[in-house]
Amino acid sequence: MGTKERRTREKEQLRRQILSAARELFVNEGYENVSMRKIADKIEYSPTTIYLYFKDKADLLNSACQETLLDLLNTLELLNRDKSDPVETLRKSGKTYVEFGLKYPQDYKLTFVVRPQFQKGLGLEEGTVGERVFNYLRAMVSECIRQKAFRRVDVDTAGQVLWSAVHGVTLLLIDFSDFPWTEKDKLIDTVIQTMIEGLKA
Amino acid sequence: MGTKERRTREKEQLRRQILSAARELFVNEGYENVSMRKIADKIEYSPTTIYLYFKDKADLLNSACQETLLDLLNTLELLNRDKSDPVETLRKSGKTYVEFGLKYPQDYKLTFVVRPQFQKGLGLEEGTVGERVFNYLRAMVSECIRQKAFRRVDVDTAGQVLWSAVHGVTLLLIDFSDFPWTEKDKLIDTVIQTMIEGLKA
DNA sequence: TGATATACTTAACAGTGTTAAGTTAAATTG
DNA sequence: CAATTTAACTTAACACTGTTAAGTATATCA
Repeated sequence: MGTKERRTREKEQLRRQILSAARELFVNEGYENVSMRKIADKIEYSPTTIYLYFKDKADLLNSACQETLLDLLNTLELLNRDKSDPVETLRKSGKTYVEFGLKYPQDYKLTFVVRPQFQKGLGLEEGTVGERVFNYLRAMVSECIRQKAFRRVDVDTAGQVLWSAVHGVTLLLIDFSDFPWTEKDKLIDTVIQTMIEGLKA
Repeated sequence: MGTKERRTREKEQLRRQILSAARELFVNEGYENVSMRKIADKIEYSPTTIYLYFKDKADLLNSACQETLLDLLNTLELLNRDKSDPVETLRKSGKTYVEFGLKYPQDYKLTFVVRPQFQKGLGLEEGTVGERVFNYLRAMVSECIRQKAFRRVDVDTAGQVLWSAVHGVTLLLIDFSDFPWTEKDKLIDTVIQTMIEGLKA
């Protein structure tokens, strides 16, 4: 009597199919420019079918962003954290964060700019992926202080300061891509380096 | 024969009326949630009249953002720049920048996040208000280096680094307003302070 | 006064997110 | 196996969106 299980499996599969199509369209064409009908066309179902799997368009956005955050977290955790040099690890992580944002600019903006506008107050609560990303950052800062590489600043504040810097440079590079920036990698490195210097003893 | 002049004056007046209504609606309800019909209702004209004064909705957005940038520039220039202590001036300017963003969050996002999405590559070219804002920043950095308060970094890079930091913290505070941030003013001050420390000798 | 240009409006098009009602096919039951 | 219930999906519609083409007054000018 595996029929029921097969059904739920098929449902789950369609759900993933919808989400995957939506995510791809969001990323390539921008959230605002993607209609439910476009998504429906892509998966060859009627537009209303989507509503059997997702509450509304914002729900699709939310689910897509969760995926993005998970990607980011996985990317960060791939870094072989060198416990003996936490500052270097922090630098690499910052660089990886910015590069992730630049590699998937639409995902990044969707997650960190567009979604908060539509879903006030979501994405960083306890237990969410977003919280885990922030915890990752905090752990690194903590280690830097413990090893006295940084002066005794408040861990939370320092983490938020670092996040501000990488978030800022990521968004500027995405949004004003034709501004005559300093060479991109130099700018990113200098942002991170300057923050680190500022946090040292 | 002042009739012609009166007409152009009246036209200009209506143009300003439309822009003012649009800006207010954009700021209060968000660009996406404002329809041409809403704007038309507010000024008690038909929706199509707007198209006699502005090319399209994005043109309205653009014009509104120009006003915002001008406001920001004026606010910054109100600071009594103390030539003898350029670092302090820089700190005050950074603070003022962030506070401007937090005071008019919708304006800020409209100008620095939403508009670039709709009008790729506008707002910072030569002769624009945006360029003047950035020049203001660069002049301050330049003075810090000249007085040897900062080490000899590239002026452009340093300016962009500073901008990244204040832009980042402004957006984070706007977008994740219910995140358990460090006390707001402390966070802002620390962001700016850390950057400055990092740029010192 | 009659022609012309200006300012504005009406009506319409093709699209949007979303919902209620209807349909078809599969699973369950007697 | 036949009847019924249930699940999955679709059709049609609503109220909205930005934008355009065509039409209508009204004020200006000859």
